[in-house]
Parts: sequence; structure tokens; C-alpha cells
Amino acid sequence: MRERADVSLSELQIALMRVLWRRGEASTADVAAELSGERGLKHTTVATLLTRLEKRGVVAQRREGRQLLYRALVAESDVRRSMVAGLVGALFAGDARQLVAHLLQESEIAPGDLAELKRRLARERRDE
Amino acid sequence: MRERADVSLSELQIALMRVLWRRGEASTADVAAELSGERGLKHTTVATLLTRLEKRGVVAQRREGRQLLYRALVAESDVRRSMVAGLVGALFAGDARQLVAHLLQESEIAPGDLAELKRRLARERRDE
DNA sequence: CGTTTTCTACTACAACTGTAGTACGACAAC
DNA sequence: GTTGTCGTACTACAGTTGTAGTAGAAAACG
Repeated sequence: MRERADVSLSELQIALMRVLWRRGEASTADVAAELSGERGLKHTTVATLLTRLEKRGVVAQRREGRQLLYRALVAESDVRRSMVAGLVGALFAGDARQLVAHLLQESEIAPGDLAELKRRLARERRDE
Repeated sequence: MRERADVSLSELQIALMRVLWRRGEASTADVAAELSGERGLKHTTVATLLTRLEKRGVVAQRREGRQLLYRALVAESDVRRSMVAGLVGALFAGDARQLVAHLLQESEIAPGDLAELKRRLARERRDE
């Protein structure tokens, strides 16, 4: 059984990964272009970050002429899974229901959203 | 309007804070006793950690004879709020509903839990 | 008292992060 | 061809985190 990776990433690292998740494969320049726009990071910074992610095994690097192309080795859902589990474990005694209660209390979601999600889930269950 | 602190803590730091949140005020030894039990941390390690949290302003330190007594300066709800917001922002495009959808998909919660939470919220709204 | 225990203060140190600068080879533009 | 330019590799450096050892004062024990 393909064991799912247990990855926890920083906000910045996730931002890099998002580019790879969206594009499938991207060169350093591609990633740098997006990140220098929205966060003013220098190209070399992005290159460093990607190298580190590669060393850590969460992305793979492939050479294409002079350039390096990167692609994600962990799925976004894996990162979500492990990071949400980490947060729930650390702050909600491992009980995800408390997290949802928190979201309701803090008005991050509305009660109606729950109903809608439930309906959607039921529909999907039926359809698949 | 009392601006809420924006604190993000590591898992270990949260473990320390949990002791303070539970006990209100605790000496280094108190905290160390709990954490050396469940994680085998040395007393000096705990002392270092508490000092750092103090320097960072998330706990206050008070001297009682030779001992130092600590108490939390940020509420657990504040930490929850900012850390959940951070996670939702980084991994769910800022949309908390996607987080709940994720919890359902990963079976971290059951559809029935949503109904129950909704009921409970309605009841609380009415009662208060 | 003299000795042992208890606490805090300080120092240490390796990983990991965020952020870049520099050097150097390959390529494109003239 | 000579000269920028682009891209990668390597080095740097400060801040945070996890983890603890050591030193020195104070208190407790016998």
C-alpha cells in the first residue's frame, strides 16, 4: 500500500509548490517569474529554494539543456492531509470536529455552508 | 478594539502553552514535569523554551523566590485563530469551506458531525 | 556547618529558513 | 569573435528551533 508522504511545508515553500502543482512542470525561471511578481523574491532565492526542496525529496529536478525543470513529488492532497492532521493534533486535541466548531464560532464558515457541503458529498457519493 | 495577537507556534511550543493554558500559572518545574514525562525533555530544555517564549512576548514571567512562574499572554483561541487562518490561507486559497470539504473527504469527520454541530450552534445561539 | 539538591542564567550547536550575492559556463546578439 | 545575458552552483549569513550542558547561587538536609 503506497504510503502517503508526511510532509509539512512553510508558507513560502507551499507557494513554490503551488506553481508546480498548477503547471505540472516548471523551470526555475517560471517559478521565479510568479514569485518575484507577488512577493518580490530574487531569482537566485527561488533557485535556492527549489534546490532545497529537491534535496529534501519533495520535488524532482530534470535537466533540459541549461535549464532545470522541476515537478512535484508530493501531491497537494498529501500536504493538506498531513498539515491539517498536524494542526488538529496540536491545537484541537486531534478532534477535527473541534476545528469545524472553531470555524463556525469564528465565522470563517456559515452554518449554511455545512448543509451545502453535506448535500454535495451525498450527491457525489451517489454519482460515483 | 483590543487587537488580537497574531501568533504562530511550533508543535512543541504549543505543548508548553497548553500547560500554561490549563494551569493558569506554572513554574518551570511544573511544565518540565509534564513535558519530561510525555516527551522526555530535560528540565533545562524546558527552561530555555520558556525563556524564549518570554522574550517573544507570548508568556509573562514572574519571580517567586528562586522560582520563575509563567503565564500565557495569548489565549488559546488567538493561537487557533491565527494558525487556522494561516493554514487555510496557504493550502485552501483562504476558503475555509474547502478545509471542511477536505475533512469530509479524508474521513476526518463524518457527515453526521456537521449536522450535530449545526444543531448545537443553533441551540447556543438561542440560549445566550 | 558541610553537602547535596534545585533553579536559573548562559553558552553551544546543528538544522532549517528566508534572502541573496558571486562566480562561472553557455548562448545569443552584434 | 567579443560582449552581454541567462542560468546554475556555491557560499553566506542572520534568525528560529530543538536540545542540552555547565556554572553558580540558593535552599534544604543531615
